[in-house]
Amino acid sequence: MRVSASDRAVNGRSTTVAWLNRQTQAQAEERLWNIMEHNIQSVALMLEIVGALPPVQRMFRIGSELLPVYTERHWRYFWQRPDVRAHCERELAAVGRRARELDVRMSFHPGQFVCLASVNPDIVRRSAEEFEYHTDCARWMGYGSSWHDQGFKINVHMSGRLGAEGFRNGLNLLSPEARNLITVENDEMGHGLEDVLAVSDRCAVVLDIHHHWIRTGEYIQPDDARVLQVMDSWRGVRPAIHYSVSREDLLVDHDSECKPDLTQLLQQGFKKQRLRAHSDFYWNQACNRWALSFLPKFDIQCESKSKNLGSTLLAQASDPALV
DNA sequence: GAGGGTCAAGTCCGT
DNA sequence: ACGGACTTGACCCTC
Repeated sequence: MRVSASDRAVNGRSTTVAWLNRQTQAQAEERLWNIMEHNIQSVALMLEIVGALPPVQRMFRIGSELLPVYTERHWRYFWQRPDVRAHCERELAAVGRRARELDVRMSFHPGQFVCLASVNPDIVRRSAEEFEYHTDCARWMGYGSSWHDQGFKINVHMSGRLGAEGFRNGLNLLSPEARNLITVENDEMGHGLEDVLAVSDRCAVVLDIHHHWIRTGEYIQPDDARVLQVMDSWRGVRPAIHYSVSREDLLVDHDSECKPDLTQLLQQGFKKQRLRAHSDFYWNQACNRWALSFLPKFDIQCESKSKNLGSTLLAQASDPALV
């Protein structure tokens, strides 16, 4: 797909360690500076776009490549430079103020390399560092001194074989601001809803209703006791669910007015691994009605591949008056 | 300009 | 043991 100039302005830019290592130091630093300026501006622009949407859609995820190679051992020094930090502090503070003015809920979703429950202590240590990078950005934007201000969150999975106990240990390595912003999401495979609820006394829980379906075949309901426990974990802040659907090209003949039956699909030979893949759009109206039943209590964060279009169409389905 | 290979990092599943 | 998925693919380089 072609990327227009206006798309480039809202999309983040990035680079690679290999590329930076091939340049002179001055060239590499210039590139990092330019990317930093571009990416912060792109968040500011996205904020204006999202801030003009109806309230149910006023949220977005900031890419983890906002400040590339922040924790990479050869290049991290760049992000410790006082002039660089002063720039981030000034520009991101303005972004945070604007988000609060426009009532836009922002999130980070660190990569799969953040594994706070890993059996390898060095990976846990580096995961905490990577998490603190996101926390630095949040702090510059004015978040972290209180519990999920404006619904802000930095969401991770409970990655690692040590599970809930390992995750608790990982939390202890984090700064107070990080602990105010971290959320943990249930997985399809590794750690399900029961596992993340085991840390809900320390950490707000993001319920991914599609992951839970893949794992259990259950269409969990908003009045379920476990869902109430998820809500409690947010301590009064409006919680969020993640919503996605299995790829439309996989279930091409499926009735869009009928929720897929996991047991039946597995019997027909569909593999969980394939069913995990997210669709481009919210093609199943029955699933949409199910997801929208959470709307009174939860923000619904859309994980369809065509994010903005998907969420707009879903919002139209919820109430045409909203959009 | 198009298209294909590359990319810092962890974990788990399927073969 | 190893490739692939996860992941809001983007970027670089070659042709």
